[in-house]
Amino acid sequence: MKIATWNINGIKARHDVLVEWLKQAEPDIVCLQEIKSVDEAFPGSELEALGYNVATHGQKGFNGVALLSRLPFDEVNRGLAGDDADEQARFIEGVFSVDGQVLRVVSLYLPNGNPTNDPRKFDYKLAWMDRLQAWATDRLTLEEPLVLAGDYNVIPQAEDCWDPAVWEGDALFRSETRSRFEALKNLGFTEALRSANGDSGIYTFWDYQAGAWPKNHGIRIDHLLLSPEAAMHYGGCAVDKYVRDWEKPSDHVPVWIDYQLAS
DNA sequence: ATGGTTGGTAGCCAA
Repeated sequence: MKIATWNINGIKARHDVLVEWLKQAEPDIVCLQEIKSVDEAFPGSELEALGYNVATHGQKGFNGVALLSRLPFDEVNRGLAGDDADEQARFIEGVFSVDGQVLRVVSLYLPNGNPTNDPRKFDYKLAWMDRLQAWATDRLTLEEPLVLAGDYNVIPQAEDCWDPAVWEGDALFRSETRSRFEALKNLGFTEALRSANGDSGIYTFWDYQAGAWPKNHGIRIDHLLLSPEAAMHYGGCAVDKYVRDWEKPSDHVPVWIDYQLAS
């Protein structure tokens, strides 16, 4: 079973590319970020015709996350706990039944955090990561398969970008950001892509600007974290880099894991 | 090279 994550940078602009990739890649569960759409404007019925159940947590203009799944949803939870005043749509959890076992999959869009001198940006990002840490700590007590997938806006290590000097001081690479991501992993998560590909030159995002894609000036910021129970099903990970060469691409590409079933 | 491009919006802001 294929579980994928992809920041599509706008469902309206990415509709055709998304449908084409779904047909080619045939993922079973897809975590989408930056749908930049309200729930009513999301092309749910069309994606349902392709065989997917659809759950969205949308917002006008910015942010917005969604889950597509060939499995029916047993439950959907929208929004990250810990701040009732937070109106940004960045978190959706789907609960599924697989082989008689619970499987939880989260699509998250972690705040960018720039500029770092703006507390509404950087402090919000760090607070969001602290809330995620608390939520994950609580969820892990269930001892269930849990996949935390999405655009983390975190460059975990220097090897995860073309030129670390360029990212010095950036919210994606600041020590406060990286230490929080490390703390999250240290709860017991397995980071899928790193374990599959080693330690350098694997990117998931290339900026539209300054010829970043043809020069391969990328960063690795889209991650899938697996709980110990999910890691037992882990069968590999891949980056669908070819999609970045399509017409009207997102600046991110899909990343997916092979989630092996017991049978 | 302190630039550059894209998406959603009609606020140029967010990335």
